[in-house]
Amino acid sequence: MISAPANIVSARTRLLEAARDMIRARGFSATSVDEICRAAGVTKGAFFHHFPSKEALGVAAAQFWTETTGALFAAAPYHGPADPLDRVLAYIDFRSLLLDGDPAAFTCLAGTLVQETFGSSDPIRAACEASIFGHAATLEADIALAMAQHGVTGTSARSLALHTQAVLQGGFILAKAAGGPAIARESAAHLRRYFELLFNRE
Amino acid sequence: MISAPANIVSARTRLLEAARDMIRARGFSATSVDEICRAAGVTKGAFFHHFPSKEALGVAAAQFWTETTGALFAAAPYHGPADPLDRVLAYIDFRSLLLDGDPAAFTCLAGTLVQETFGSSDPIRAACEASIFGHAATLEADIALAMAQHGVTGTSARSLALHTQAVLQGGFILAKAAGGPAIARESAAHLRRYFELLFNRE
DNA sequence: TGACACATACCGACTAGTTGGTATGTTTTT
DNA sequence: AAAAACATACCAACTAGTCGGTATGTGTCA
Repeated sequence: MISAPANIVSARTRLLEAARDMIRARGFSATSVDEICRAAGVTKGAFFHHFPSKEALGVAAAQFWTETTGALFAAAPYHGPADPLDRVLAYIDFRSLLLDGDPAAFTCLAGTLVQETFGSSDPIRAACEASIFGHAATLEADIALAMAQHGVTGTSARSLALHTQAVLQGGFILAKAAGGPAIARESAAHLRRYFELLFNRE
Repeated sequence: MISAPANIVSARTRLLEAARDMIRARGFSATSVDEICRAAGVTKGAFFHHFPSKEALGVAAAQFWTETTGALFAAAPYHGPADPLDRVLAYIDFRSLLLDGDPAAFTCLAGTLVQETFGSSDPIRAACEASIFGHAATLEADIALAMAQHGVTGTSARSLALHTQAVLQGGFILAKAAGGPAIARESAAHLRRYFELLFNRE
């Protein structure tokens, strides 16, 4: 069983990459199937060979986003520190480092997509929920360890993990409104300070 | 010179209200001019009499949002407490109280709108920026007073005010993804705790 | 008072182009 | 040979926006 050669990207993947880039820049509704095909260098017949509908592409794009970002964060350097709280703070610093350049390049596909589709497509909404909440879940173990170690109570690791995502998603919106990532980085700094205060880290 | 009677809402206002509701539920691109007209009980000719383009309606809708929410927050009870920090905490509690029911009913028009349009329409983007940043500015005075009173340094009132907006906007996205406001309220609670810790409020 | 000029608000049929999706092929791979 | 991966041509519905026309004022001047 041999999969596609690494240097030749399949039409399906090219469509998903084009959709990912265009949806982040313009949103889902404003991105037409024809434009995605043109950007991917693929005909419409091929599009509907791989995806039964535009909605199905939306679901697949969210899942593709989950996979690619999952691999990125799994390989990221913030897992290095021995202390769990240090790992959580390193995660925030890593996310802050990514906030650079054009908002369309650093913002979250799932967050953008769910804003438009939460009321009109439950399959897309569910795929975005899985992406955001699934990523938050990867932080829970370290947060739980840090909470036990520092005796933090009054909340849960899950709640704190989801709060980090809320701060980041909100930063994306402010960055889009302001036309640059500076405010999003400030918000990430406030999130870091919250963790430092909550965990008594000087 | 007599203006329109208070009980008869003008066609222009009905269009803006319909647009506000539909954009919050489905997004800007997915909302057609025809649908807005139908919901407002107004013909297409009347629409283009009041707005030269759909983009102009987007700008007007953001400004209308700024005006109506501005009046709502100006009249809200959180300005009551004598202590500035209490007023800031009361603001967060007030925002948390609003997080109830259907996401389309409590989420921010400007945040939703700017996500889709930041790259394609600078007039709309600027109107959304003015709405979000203008609202944040109404918090700055109280935050600055509280910072001076409690000797808080290392950040600015403006930065903290914008962080509150980031947390709320991010909460909206998580609420849309999850299908309910519970997580958004938890995030608001974390924001409150951040202020309590930062200002040494037990 | 009444006639005329002008402005505002509105109507709904129409247009040029786009939309997601389909039907019917042809080529490539296994 | 057969199935998967495309390509081409096409369609009905919908898109934002236009256009000629109407109804109802409002101010001006004889």
